[in-house]
Amino acid sequence: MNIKEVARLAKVSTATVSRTINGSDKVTAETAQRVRSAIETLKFYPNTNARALGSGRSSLYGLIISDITNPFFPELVKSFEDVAVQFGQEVLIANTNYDPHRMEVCVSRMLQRKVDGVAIMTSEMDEHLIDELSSRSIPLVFLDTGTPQKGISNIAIDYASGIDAAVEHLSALGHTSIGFISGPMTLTSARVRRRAFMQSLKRKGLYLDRRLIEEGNHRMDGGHEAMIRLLGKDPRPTAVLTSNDMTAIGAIGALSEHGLKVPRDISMIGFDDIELSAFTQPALTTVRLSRPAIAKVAF
Amino acid sequence: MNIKEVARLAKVSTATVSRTINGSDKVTAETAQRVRSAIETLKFYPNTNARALGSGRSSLYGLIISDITNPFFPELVKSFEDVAVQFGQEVLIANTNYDPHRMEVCVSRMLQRKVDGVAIMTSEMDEHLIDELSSRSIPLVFLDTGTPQKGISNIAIDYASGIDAAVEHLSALGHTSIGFISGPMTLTSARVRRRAFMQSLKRKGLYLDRRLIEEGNHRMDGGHEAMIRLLGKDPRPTAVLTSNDMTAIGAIGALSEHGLKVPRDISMIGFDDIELSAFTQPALTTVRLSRPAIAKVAF
DNA sequence: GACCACAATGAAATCGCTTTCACATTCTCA
DNA sequence: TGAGAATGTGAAAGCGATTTCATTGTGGTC
Repeated sequence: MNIKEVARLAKVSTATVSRTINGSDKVTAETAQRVRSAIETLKFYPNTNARALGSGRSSLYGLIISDITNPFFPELVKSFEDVAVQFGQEVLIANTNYDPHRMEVCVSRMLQRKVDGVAIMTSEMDEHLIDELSSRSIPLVFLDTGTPQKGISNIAIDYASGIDAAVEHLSALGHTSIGFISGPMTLTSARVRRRAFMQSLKRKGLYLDRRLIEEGNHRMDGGHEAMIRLLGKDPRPTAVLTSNDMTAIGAIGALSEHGLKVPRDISMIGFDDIELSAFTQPALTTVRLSRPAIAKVAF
Repeated sequence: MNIKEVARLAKVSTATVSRTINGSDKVTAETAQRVRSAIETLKFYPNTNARALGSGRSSLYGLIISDITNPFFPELVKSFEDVAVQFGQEVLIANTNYDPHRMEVCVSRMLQRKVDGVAIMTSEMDEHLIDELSSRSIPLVFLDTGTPQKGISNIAIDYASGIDAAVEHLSALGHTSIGFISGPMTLTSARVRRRAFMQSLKRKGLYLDRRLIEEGNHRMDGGHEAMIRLLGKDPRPTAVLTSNDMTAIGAIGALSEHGLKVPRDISMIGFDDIELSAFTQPALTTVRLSRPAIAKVAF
């Protein structure tokens, strides 16, 4: 089953079939109709490989993420795919599993499939692999890493206003001693969030006690341990902001082990608004980082 | 950059380059080495589309799931991909979003990309779309739906032994009045789990009170409402088993609204072991349904 | 009525690889 | 030593689309 058979049945040339499929305006409505019904009859599906080969365009976009089981990503993937489908394009998803070698595999997959562009949503990134892509002039977009230049975009997230809102919220509840559990300091975005927190306190005229800032790792265990360290401080913070939701969930676990309750004993605000947040008891307060919006901008 | 340039640099024919890439044994080690270093020098990546077109094999396997944001799936996707990568194959992921129309789009994507096989991991399935695939003799594998026949496999899950273990566990704790919140009765797998529960009670010699079986929908809200109905029963169950974890999480939410605690007031056991289970306070007891194992078998 | 511009269509080249088949070597064994 | 088998390599024909360029037919203009 190929375009030739369709052409034969519709009594036209393969060129006309191709034009019809691609919605060219140089085909009579009548002819197009005949072709379309032939396609229908034969249940013909054009071969994407041949299409890409012939046209040079793959209509495929790469989406590189760290790990699909990291709750931050599924919604991002879904939104990205939704936008792509809307534009008649497709998405090639690649997990790096936080592994530099796998990252290499991912990039080579993108190259082999001749993607029309790549969105790199991981936090870690290898310079030379980027070159591999950009030297072939494949458009690239990063999430909060990498520096914009010709053919390379960077989505910069306004963490500050979200964190401001969180601090404002806590401050309105009467908290003056607010702790912060950051992400790993090796991560640009984690550093940005931390700084945003500090500046926010200043702007609100709240005292910034650096001892109440602990480093986590953006995972549950890091939040757990950091919270235990915070509990040892004197005075103890009455509210804690975390760099992401997983950290907050870990921290809440630590609190509950110490017989402390949220928000009775300590207030807690997360960041990201992953779907999980709804599953903690009570539901975690969190700053929404709209993944559909990120996906849309990236696409 | 294509195979011809590699051939020229290595001073061989394109056929030999192709053979080298595909690891044919009909190439001298020496020649192969020359070709490989030419590939290296030119940073050549073979065009997958041309490969698939020429050989007729895409090395691509389709994985159709309902919704990547449904916590059951990410781990399945990841495992499937891991196995595929191990075998040098690739995975094309498609979300149906529980939407029959999107399902159609998914199938047509699979067809257009000439996948070598499709794993359908959704619970709902359209007969005629299946035909579209199987009539082109594309190997299919289902997860607990569909009937095995030539070219079509079905992974049947042994829910019974897991549910047996759960009932055993509760019974050992002294529970005799055990409730069950099922999935939607329209779903084969939900019906199977429900029946397994009833048979398990019988085998254990426990009294089966049908009023303690409520129907949910495999989502949080269904679990929530079903639990509220169970709480209205007299006598109230002292333990509840649910058809999946999301249901259990919803049920726990309902309990906590009524000032009841798990496991102090009511014991609860979920099913699936999604990663979320670890996030409830306390961690949800659940029956593990190994997604890596499913992925492996499916592949 | 002749000429031209334009619209619709078809023939054939092309995309980059795989694979068949033919060919030239080299090896094996009587 | 020579015939035949085995081995490594190359030329060229696909694979199934797209796209360029040529061709045909149509209507409009003077």
